[in-house]
Amino acid sequence: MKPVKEIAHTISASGLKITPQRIAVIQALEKLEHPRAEEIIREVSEHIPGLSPTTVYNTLDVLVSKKIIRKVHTEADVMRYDAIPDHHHHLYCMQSDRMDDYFDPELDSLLEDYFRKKNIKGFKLKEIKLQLMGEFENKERTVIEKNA
Amino acid sequence: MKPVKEIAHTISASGLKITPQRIAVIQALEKLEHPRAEEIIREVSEHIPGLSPTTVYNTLDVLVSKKIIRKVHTEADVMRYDAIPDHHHHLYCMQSDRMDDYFDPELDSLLEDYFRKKNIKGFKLKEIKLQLMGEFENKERTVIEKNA
DNA sequence: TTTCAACTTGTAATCATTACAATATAGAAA
DNA sequence: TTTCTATATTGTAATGATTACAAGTTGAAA
Repeated sequence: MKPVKEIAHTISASGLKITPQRIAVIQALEKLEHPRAEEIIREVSEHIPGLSPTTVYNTLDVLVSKKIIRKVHTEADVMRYDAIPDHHHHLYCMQSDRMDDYFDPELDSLLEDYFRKKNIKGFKLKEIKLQLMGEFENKERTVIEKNA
Repeated sequence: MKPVKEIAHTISASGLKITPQRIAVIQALEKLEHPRAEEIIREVSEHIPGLSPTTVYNTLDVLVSKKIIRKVHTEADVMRYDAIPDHHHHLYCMQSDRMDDYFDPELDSLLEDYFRKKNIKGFKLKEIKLQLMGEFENKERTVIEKNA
């Protein structure tokens, strides 16, 4: 896990104040796998008793707006968050709602080349996101139950 | 727009009963561009007075489960629906929340080739969805043609 | 250390979606 | 065509994630 000092620096560099809540939220984002807000609230509450859900929602919004974290979308309708701002894609399984990050620079440059040649009429492309749908072959990662 | 007869046949072929509500929902899906449920409700209500929102939600769920339509996800948190079940991708502008369909068989086979060679460990890939993020250069909706 | 904008908190509101129970209807069977 | 019943629709009320708001607290600049 990233040292607190580094997290604090990231927060500060975006012109935000460093607060225990913000640090804890970012740590939770790193610890958990694409958590939904509710999971983050649960996790952070263990470190900061009396934490308000509102704070977590606010914090997530602020961090997203500063591009420190990202929102991710799955087929399940709840929002999820992602600590990793580097360019990556997602492996997603509809059955289990499990999602893993997928890094593939080779694929990225392939796509960049493709779209450099092939212009889309009337559209200025800025970012390519892939969602790779399928099934995971082992159960290793704990599946988060919808209404557990 | 597709003739009612064809729509009715599609519904029936999935073992569902043909109802005015279901036909109207599918027609609305074809008329509107990636509408959210609320837009569908508004549109269908004009043809079927006294329509219950619940019916639309139910109908959408059923049609999705029968793969007659699809759910689509955008950065805005509301669910959207898509009448076109053929494989396609999406052009999406975060500022305006506008979304267009994007067909590109050449790209699809490029990606298929790529992933045929490159196996993802522990993951059985079934479908690739691209979300192309960027900006539309004009306000009128462009119909994306085969080789745009 | 003081000061104050920025941050957090808690309650209440919102709003898309869902549960449920009563009623109506499509379409198979007679 | 009429009957019958599983399937659909409806309306109301509930849910649950998220947001608004107002009051209190705190990080950090001076």
